[in-house]
Amino acid sequence: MDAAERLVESTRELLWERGYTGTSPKAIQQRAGVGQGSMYHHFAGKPDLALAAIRRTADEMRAKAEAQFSAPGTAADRIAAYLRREREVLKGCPIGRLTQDPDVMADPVLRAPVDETLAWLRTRLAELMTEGRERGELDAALDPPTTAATVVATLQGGYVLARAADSVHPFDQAIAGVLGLLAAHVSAAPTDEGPPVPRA
Amino acid sequence: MDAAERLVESTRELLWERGYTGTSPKAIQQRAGVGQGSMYHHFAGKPDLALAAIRRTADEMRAKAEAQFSAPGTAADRIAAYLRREREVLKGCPIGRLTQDPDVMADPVLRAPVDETLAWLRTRLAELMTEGRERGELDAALDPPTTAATVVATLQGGYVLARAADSVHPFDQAIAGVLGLLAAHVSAAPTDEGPPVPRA
DNA sequence: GTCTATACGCGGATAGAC
DNA sequence: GTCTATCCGCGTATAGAC
Repeated sequence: MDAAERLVESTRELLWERGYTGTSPKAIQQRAGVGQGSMYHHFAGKPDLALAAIRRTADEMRAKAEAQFSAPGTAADRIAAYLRREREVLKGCPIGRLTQDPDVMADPVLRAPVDETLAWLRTRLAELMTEGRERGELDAALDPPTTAATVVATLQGGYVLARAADSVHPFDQAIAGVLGLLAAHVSAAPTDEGPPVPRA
Repeated sequence: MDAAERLVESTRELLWERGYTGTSPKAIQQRAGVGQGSMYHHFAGKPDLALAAIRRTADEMRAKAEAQFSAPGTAADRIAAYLRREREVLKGCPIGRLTQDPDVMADPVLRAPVDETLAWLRTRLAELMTEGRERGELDAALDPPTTAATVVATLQGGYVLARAADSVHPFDQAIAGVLGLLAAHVSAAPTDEGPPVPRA
């Protein structure tokens, strides 16, 4: 791995752990094992490096989500699988956390990938829900755009609760809670299981 | 208002706007219109001042929430009223945002009020739901602890989505979404309205 | 491409005068 | 109680040698 690559990876880690304001060029260089001069040769400065790091993290996050969304199964199954996917809960969402960084939000270039990623997630979930409704897998009373926003918000808020409590438990509860609420809108017809059971 | 008071208020504002790492003693002093010496006379340093600010914000937040929770009306009404209450959405949650501040989370003293506030909120909402179930206002299938976590997470995550989009719209959608999901569990019996209508 | 040197203001405080 | 002076290291680069 060359210097530029190590710099981007170190920046990604530090942005996740400490945010933009809390991350200094010096810390990035040290973690990457790269000198001052080298960093400024490859990147114009902290914002430039942060942009590369944020873009990569955003791309990765979309790819991981899309893998769940385009898997086989009913819409409800895929949404549930996405919600239950393994996550580094206590570290929080590497994209969502940037939302609290005033210097990131103040810079349209840095903000764009954050905005786009979260907007894409909502859109994609709403599409899945619409698809599920059309196939009769989901109750017609379920409103895709608002419900999709709720699902993404539950994830983002779940991270907040987990970090506050220093425990994954509230995150798991929040997920179990939405899944329970959504279950009331899943048509039991196509499956041969019993009625939905209340989950922990 | 004396110097100590102005310092605490300025700190509250800055913690909300810029977080702990992004807030310097100098910035606090300038906003408060107070000199260096005065600040260090009244407070031991940045963490001490932050503690006073965080505690006050936490107390205020609980008081505002409790005002909704203990109002007259059914449990569902009070939960809905709490969710729909006016908020400075684009500024985010002054308590929830601290969750992203590594220096706050690393200090047990600073972290405690954040943890307690969010834990209290979940507990209180779960109590309301239990009460509603016992009175037959809410469906017995609704699980109070997990659903309460979902409700708080939706709020916290709604702030994240709104800040990312620089628009209150996704926040409003997320709230509308949970309210829609919860509506399926509200017993229609005691009211004389028609069946729940899908909301925007 | 990478290193070392240099710069200048800020972050976060302490000391002592008034 | 509040002010001014002083401190030291960090944040965020730029310059120029190798």
